[in-house]
Amino acid sequence: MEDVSRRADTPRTDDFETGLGAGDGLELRVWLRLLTCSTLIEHGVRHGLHRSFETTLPRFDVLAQLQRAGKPLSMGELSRRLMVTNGNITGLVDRLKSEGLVDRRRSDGDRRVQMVSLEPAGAELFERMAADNRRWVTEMMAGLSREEKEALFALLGRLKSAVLDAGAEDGETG
Amino acid sequence: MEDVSRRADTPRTDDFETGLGAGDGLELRVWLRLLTCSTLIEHGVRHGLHRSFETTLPRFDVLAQLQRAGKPLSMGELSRRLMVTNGNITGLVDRLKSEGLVDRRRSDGDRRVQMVSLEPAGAELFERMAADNRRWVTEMMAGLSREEKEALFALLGRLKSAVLDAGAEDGETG
DNA sequence: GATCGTTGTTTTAAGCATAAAATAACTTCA
DNA sequence: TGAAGTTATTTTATGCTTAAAACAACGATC
Repeated sequence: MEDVSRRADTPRTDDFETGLGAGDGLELRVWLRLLTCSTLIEHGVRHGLHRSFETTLPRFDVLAQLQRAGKPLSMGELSRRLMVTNGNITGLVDRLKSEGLVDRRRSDGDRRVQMVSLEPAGAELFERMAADNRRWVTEMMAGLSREEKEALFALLGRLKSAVLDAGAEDGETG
Repeated sequence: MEDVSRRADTPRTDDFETGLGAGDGLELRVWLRLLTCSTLIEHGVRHGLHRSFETTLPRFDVLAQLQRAGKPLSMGELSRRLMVTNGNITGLVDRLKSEGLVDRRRSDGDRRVQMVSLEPAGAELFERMAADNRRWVTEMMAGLSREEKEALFALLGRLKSAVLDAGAEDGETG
């Protein structure tokens, strides 16, 4: 087991800003570059989780939400926080439960609701994964200065607000 | 058929920066915010493609790459540009071909290679989708000034370089 | 206290995505 | 020229994801 520097069928993450060129709208170029960055980092994290923990990003995300909340969360709450559909959470929690990382039980007050909680094994595993995750992400951004990261953080905050505002209009105006 | 303002099981895209708080590393906060923005915009685009064209983002991406290239691309080239695994492309192109949007034929020079080309129907459909896509993205970023978008574009370029550089080291140093 | 609309979750069917192994064609070089 | 290694693609097994429909429990109102 040496020199496994390139895995069998890993997608090569080269420099392709998929889709459009310089003549196109600024918004589109921002979006494509954003997507590229997001995909690149996601690949790094997913690869690390797979290699070091034999697990996946969605599973990690569920544990992260539970850890962060510090209390049990309902299926619907997980769905909202992870921004995925309800049906998705069902299978994800099924698998995590079968691995003994979370528990799921029906709420006392509302019998429709399923409350999901972190098991000790899940909390322990999450801590180890989170430490590595932080390291990977930090390394990937090592080429940026603190000022750049702060500026990026701020601008992404603005973008997030903008997108949320734009989406909110859909629901309101008839 | 009226007042279908909220679909059955669409994930609500609220304001959750999934996972960590103010005390955490700046890199992690940048990454989570980046992921949130990316997911929000992706939801908007996917929803539009589904509603207006009964199609999906990966299909759109393949057509976009072919259109942008202006020439047939091999399966492997598509895989690299879309940053997905080879096996993924196989099924995607299968479906697009069965819909008459692309063609696939074995290369003359190298009989291993499959060249994928845009069919007229694919090109026509892509133009219509691209126009709407641009509109959606522009609307989602309407809350940002031109300066903000330019600054964001530049910083994302820096981030992209940083991540690519960090990844390149893995393969080199033994 | 039955009915109507709503909310929380699961199910279903299809498609997307990965990693790893398999297949097939190419290249090299002895 | 033929064995060994490389490259392009597909296959396989598994898991993630969506949209839509189904189901089940709640809440209000009459």
